[in-house]
Amino acid sequence: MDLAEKDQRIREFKRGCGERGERVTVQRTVILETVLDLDNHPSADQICDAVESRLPGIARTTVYRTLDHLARMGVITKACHPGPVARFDPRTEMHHHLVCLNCNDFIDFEDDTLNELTMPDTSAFGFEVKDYRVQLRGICKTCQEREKKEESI
Amino acid sequence: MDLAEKDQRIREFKRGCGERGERVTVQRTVILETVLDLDNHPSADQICDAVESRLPGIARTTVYRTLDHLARMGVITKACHPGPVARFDPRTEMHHHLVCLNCNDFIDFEDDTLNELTMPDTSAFGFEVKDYRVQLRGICKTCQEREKKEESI
DNA sequence: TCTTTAATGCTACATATTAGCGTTTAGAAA
DNA sequence: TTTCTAAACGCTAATATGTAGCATTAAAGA
Repeated sequence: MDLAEKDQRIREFKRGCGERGERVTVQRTVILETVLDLDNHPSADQICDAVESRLPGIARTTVYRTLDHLARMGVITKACHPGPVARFDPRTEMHHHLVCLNCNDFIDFEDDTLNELTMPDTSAFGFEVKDYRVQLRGICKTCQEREKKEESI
Repeated sequence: MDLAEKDQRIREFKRGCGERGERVTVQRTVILETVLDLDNHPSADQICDAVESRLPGIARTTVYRTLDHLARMGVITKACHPGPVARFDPRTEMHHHLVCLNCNDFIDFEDDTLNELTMPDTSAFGFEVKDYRVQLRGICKTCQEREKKEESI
């Protein structure tokens, strides 16, 4: 993510903390910066590793707690995916995903048409929709190639 | 799920096993039946509990392995959601989800318009799309009510 | 019925996440 | 700036959750 946007997001985070009477700590700030530098929907574990190199000795628990906190604030998001490990996404703006049904990997996907769906009525559920994501489910390139190889054996 | 559909799905499973040279075992069949009887996107753990009562002494490992197997066959699906635990979905046909950004719960949602999106071109990724799901992200009724209560304190 | 080997169940392990609690420190107040 | 206080941190330990390896069992074709 470019510097200007990072800065913007960090400011947003600090403002959010202020509004909620929560504290801006070194740990929180560094963790946020780290997530913003990662892509490919890092897991908490991957984020821990990356943070550790910037803030040696940071407690794992803190990273978990903070990620959850940032997600609740909406400064980052939790990614929706089929795997067994929570993954995070620095991107908060509208975008979509290709989800591989074989290896569970998922890839960012941009499409203007998908960005402009008219939202259906969810009032029957008392559910307040904020935004949406489309997941295109299928088989990724790597898995297709592996399947072909296995067939040819 | 009604009996006719369950039967249909179990037949589909047996056929699938035959085609792939895999075995139809009591465990697999009961696990599938169990998942088809559950809704609300059960976790492996919840499925274990439910299966245990039908097939006492079944190994946890078997349930995990079988769920993965069934998902790979496409007889059930893995649900895409923001939580840290794998969850499964007996439903394989097109439908969508309301995802609560606060409590991570997700709710089935039907909408004809959402069912008829034209799929964008994913060939640049070498990705073969099979179907898609739309996730409407927001705040569920329960969480809205809790927020209101907390504000009024 | 016999045979083969995929699938199960067991044990142990690896990974992921959360809880409880004493200590530190951000940020408001003096 | 210093003081104060509770929010946040770090530690430890516990709890899920998911997987690997291997001996045993049983599905399904001969």
